[in-house]
Amino acid sequence: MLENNLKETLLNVFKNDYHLKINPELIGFQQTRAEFEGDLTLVVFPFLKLIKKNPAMLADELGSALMAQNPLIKSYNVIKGFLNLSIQDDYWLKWLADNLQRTGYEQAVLDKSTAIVIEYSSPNTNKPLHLGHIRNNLLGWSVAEILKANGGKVIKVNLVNDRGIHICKSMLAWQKFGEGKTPESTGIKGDKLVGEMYVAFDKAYKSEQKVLITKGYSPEDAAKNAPLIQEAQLMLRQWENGEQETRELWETMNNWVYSGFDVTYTRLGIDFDKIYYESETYLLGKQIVMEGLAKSVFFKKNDGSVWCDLSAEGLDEKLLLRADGTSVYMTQDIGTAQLRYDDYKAEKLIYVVGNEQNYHFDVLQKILLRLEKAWASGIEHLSYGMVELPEGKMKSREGTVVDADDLMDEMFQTAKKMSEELGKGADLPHDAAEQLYNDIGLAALKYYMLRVDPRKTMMFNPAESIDFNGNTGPFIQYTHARIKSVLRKAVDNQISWPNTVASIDLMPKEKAVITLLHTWNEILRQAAINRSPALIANFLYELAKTYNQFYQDNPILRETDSDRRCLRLQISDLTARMLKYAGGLLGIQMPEKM
RNA sequence: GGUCUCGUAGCUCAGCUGGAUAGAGCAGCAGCCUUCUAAGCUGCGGGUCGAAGGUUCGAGUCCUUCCGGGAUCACCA
Repeated sequence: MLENNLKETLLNVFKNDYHLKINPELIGFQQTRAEFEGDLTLVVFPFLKLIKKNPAMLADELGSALMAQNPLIKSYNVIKGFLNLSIQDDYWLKWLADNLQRTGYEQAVLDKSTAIVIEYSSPNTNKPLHLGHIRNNLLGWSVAEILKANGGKVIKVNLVNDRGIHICKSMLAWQKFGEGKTPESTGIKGDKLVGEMYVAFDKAYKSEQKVLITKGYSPEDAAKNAPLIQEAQLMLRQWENGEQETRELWETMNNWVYSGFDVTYTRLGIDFDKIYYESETYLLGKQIVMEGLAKSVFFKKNDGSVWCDLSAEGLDEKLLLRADGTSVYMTQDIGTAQLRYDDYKAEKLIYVVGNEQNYHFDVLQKILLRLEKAWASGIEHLSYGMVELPEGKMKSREGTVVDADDLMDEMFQTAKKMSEELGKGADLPHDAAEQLYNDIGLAALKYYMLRVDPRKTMMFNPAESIDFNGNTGPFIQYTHARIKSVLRKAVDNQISWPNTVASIDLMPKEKAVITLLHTWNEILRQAAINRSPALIANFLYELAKTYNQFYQDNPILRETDSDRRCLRLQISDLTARMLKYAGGLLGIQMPEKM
């Protein structure tokens, strides 16, 4: 690697010329800013404490020593304490040709001997997927792909929350108000139908509470004593006791939901290696809690409920089993964590879950460590920010949720409309055109969601629909399609671009594209370390923009010098490949034409 | 109230473990298609990086305090 090569030379210079052993960590090269001449910049200020000289003088000495000892350096200049190094054009030309021979742009920086399990999506079966899930799904899937691209052994898992009081609410509502409706009989997507039942429950439950309050109940008592909630609680106990009728209804309704979810996942381009169901893991959770109780890690209160006291660690007491013996969220997560570890012996268990659950995961890890599960130190909560609407957080009760399917439909329609306005895609057969609109709409959505730092709360304004111009997914796709068009024309005209290294001087915009492509490995590495697809998204945008600037100013096929024409085709080819590869890590398809 | 987190242009966001004159896109204005895809390119206007201190040769970035927004501290998941 270029920077390591220069670093080594620099270390030798320090050793031989200054008799200093410098900590390699102290040496950091950065990209030279566009307004200065050079490719890489060394900031010399950190060395001034060790070598008492003025910055400009030291920079100059280092520059001339480096140039004498490393043939990669073409020239250097010094501005204040900044040493700007220019690299030989040959280096860039050779790098370009070498990389055109690769088939993929992954790298092996992670240890393949142990697995990384990453959980994302984690839906409840009582509500359809919404905008928040979209961020979660895209983020989890993309981080998994990024880790794989760095050589990691990654297992993508989903944890379906398929049991609990909330599920019973939908079931009960279906029995009472469902009129025997099924997805088949109504044509309603399964997850949507069950979601409607959940809403129906909530509505009826609220009106029951109102009636009780007029009878003199306090709001709290009304909430507890409404017949519907008591029936739902009864149903949960029946479910936990394995009562057949309840179990059958539960299974039927959950299957409706799963087939609905599958449609959404497939359309989003999301997949999993393994799906866990809480109904299959909560018993293990209970068992572990009972073991912990036996070992006095936990304690029992007078009413029979089981708790963990974390006050010594600055947290509160945490409930693990209710007085009636039913399990809570934490119980289930203890079970699934154990099962997951047993299945894969993973060194890392990454949970892609919203930052509103920071406390929960803090507690989960502490409890598992108390239980002396050493692997729990590998638990990592990839805590992403919420998606907010202009009026604030999405609230399903207030009907301010943005439904995932609806949003994808909208993106498709917008892509179709824009393409038609621009007179594009008209020559394609119907199916291919539909596919293209879908790819473009999804690219706009995915890029929009993933370009933001995962940890930050982001804003989504449905009224100002997602852009297709500027810093967007379609812009990147367009750049790819544009390059492919040029390459096709080259082939049509029997112009080839072999992986040869000509000896020519690079022009500024040619070099700008190559040096940007050259940063890919570091970008990919940082994206993995920071678990941040946003870094890939930024790279894609920079690359597309820089290429378009190059394209605007430099003829490719009309270039008469054959060596230079070949070089420009090489640059175009590698840019297209890199756009496709890096875009793939975000789940963005790169059309050949658009 | 405790803990955590965010605050950068009218809006949405970049700004890598502190480095040169803080960057994009959108929106606004003005240009560029008889030449490789104009979903593109070029230019203009728009900022006391929430505020005040501090550390440093150097702070949007680190520390402290304050102001403002959000999350959480549930026998909901």
